[in-house]
Amino acid sequence: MQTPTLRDVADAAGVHPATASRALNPATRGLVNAETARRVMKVAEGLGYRPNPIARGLKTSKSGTVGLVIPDLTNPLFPPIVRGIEDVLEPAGYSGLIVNTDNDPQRESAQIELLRSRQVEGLIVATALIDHPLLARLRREGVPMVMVNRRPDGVDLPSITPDDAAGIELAVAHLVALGHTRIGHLAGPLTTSTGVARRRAFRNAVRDRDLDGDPALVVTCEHWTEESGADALRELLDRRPDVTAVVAGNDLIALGCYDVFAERGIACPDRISVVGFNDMPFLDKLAPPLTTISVPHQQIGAEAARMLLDAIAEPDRAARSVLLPLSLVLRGSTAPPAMGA
Amino acid sequence: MQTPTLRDVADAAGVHPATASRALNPATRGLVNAETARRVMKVAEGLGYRPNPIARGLKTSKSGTVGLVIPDLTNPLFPPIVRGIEDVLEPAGYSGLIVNTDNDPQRESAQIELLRSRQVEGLIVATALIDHPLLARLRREGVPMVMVNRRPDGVDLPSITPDDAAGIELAVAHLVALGHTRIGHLAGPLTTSTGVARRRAFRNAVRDRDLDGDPALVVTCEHWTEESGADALRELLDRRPDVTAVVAGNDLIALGCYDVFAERGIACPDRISVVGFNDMPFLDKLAPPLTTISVPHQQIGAEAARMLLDAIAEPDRAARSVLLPLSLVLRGSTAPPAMGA
DNA sequence: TTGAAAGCGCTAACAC
DNA sequence: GTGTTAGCGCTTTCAA
Repeated sequence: MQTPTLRDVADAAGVHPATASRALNPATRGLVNAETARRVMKVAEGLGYRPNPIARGLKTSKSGTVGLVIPDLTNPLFPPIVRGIEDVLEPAGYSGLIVNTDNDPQRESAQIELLRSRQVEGLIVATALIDHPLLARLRREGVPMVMVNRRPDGVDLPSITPDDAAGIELAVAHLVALGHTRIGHLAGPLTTSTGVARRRAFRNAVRDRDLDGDPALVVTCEHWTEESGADALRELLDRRPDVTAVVAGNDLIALGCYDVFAERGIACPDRISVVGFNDMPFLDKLAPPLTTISVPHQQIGAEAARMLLDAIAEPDRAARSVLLPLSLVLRGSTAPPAMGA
Repeated sequence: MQTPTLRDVADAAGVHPATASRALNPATRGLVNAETARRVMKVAEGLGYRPNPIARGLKTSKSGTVGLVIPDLTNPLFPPIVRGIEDVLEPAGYSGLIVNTDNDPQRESAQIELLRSRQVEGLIVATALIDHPLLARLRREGVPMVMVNRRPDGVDLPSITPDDAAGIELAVAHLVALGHTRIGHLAGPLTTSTGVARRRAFRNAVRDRDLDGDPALVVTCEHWTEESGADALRELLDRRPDVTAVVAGNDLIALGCYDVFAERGIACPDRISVVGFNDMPFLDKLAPPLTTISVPHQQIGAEAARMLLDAIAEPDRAARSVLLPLSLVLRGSTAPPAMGA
């Protein structure tokens, strides 16, 4: 036996399919005799009827799906975000279609095309490319969209991001409280809004506190990876061997620092302190456990999904942007500077 | 302007929609005059026509989607599997719909219902619940399905799993080569096929090598978590303080051991060696870096997707099960037993 | 309150 | 080789 259709239910209940449709849909149930409605619902239940959202979608041009555009699910940053998104989407009757772009603009366009052809009702975009004509086009075409982890540059789009500036403030304040004055920053790639924002915040924090503002103390990484982080730290150490603390652009970059520490026999935190950013899983198991800025990823995802659902419901509502507060997670990779350092 | 439909293309090309359909579909393009086909395609291109898979699906009753049932995307085990799946699905024109079950049977049923109502053409199931009437029902209803990371118990279903027995063999052989004879095992929950398989493999390995076969050396964890792993190790140490090496059911359990080492001041690997299982990311940054069994997760996902696509194409093909070979990743958490231990 | 009829966008017989 | 017709399963006018 095939899975029953609305017709089957209608026939079995002795009503017209249209009536069955009305009875089964909570929104239109009021239009139908309560008694009839009850009967139809019972029959549907008995037959194991499940509405076919494809057919419904064809009629209503609503697919009940939204697209999630992320760089790479394998990056530990994203699973909690996706989870947060799904947790909100599901009760709302929506499903998420995930695509990975690997931060390749071509792939990104292609994937977004794919999602659009699949009739997604909106997009949650978490890729980090800072500039994108595609964005403007989607915007113009009226595709509901929200950005995650990045501020839309120039385009008026809702976004939900961690408060990068506040996070960096937290990190610098902590190091200063420990007594550091020569603090370096390993910035993320400046092609990403996050990299830019954190670097700016770092510079401001240093300036506000009259710390050593030598530009040599800020090194920019090519990628958000351990390798880039390691390269950057090597460069920093070559330029300013007297640096006593480092604010890493994110945890991966901080992890790269650990490699350099091992390679050069540098004691952390005795000789150099490090602060990460994001609080990926298992950082507490490192030696030393990494002090870092904790970002509520799952909450970010949930909030993004809520905003997208809002945008779908009310396309004309003004774009609202949310900055989520962060916190410092104190662990073992930070300590007062070595005496005489 | 709305997104153009097949009709628009047909009108613009001066042909009937059916002809346009044939011209646009590579499979039926042969039925149409090459010249006409070219013209239609050009017009479609020019108009930015994208076929609507919902409408197509309604007609062909193919949704182009498959369901991915996983416990929790947030568990580092799954992202690479999902990525592997997506990488195979996408070029085949399929998309994956992910649901998280949190290993809650109720939620699992509900989520599978959801997927079915979304007309998925098949299911990739990676949840670990060992016994499930649902499975048999789906099987009966002819839903193409493949299991990942678990062997279907009793049901004749394709599955793709790491070769758990071989992995445990590798771990035990390594420890024995180092000189260990009193080796403990912290087994995963016996409600999971993986937990059972690894425990059995451990016992076999111990028996085959005439090692200490004291049942007290095997402790079962309640969950695949750090906490459970820590609890289990404490129990093991209480029962057999002379144990010199531990094979953990997976990396998370091994991580729990690290906590106990810290808590009790036990030197690893000097006093106790540990081997993990899975090779999650960043294990090389631990102190000591964790020796573990590497599982090709992404490959598992890719293989699973390929098998599902096959099953969808040829529903009657016999279920094939694949065991993927594993390898030992030697790092710092294993060493010869302390002298006199 | 319910039924009839049309149609969402596409494809598959079947005819020409 | 191409057009005609019908219909996938559902919702939504419109009329009764």
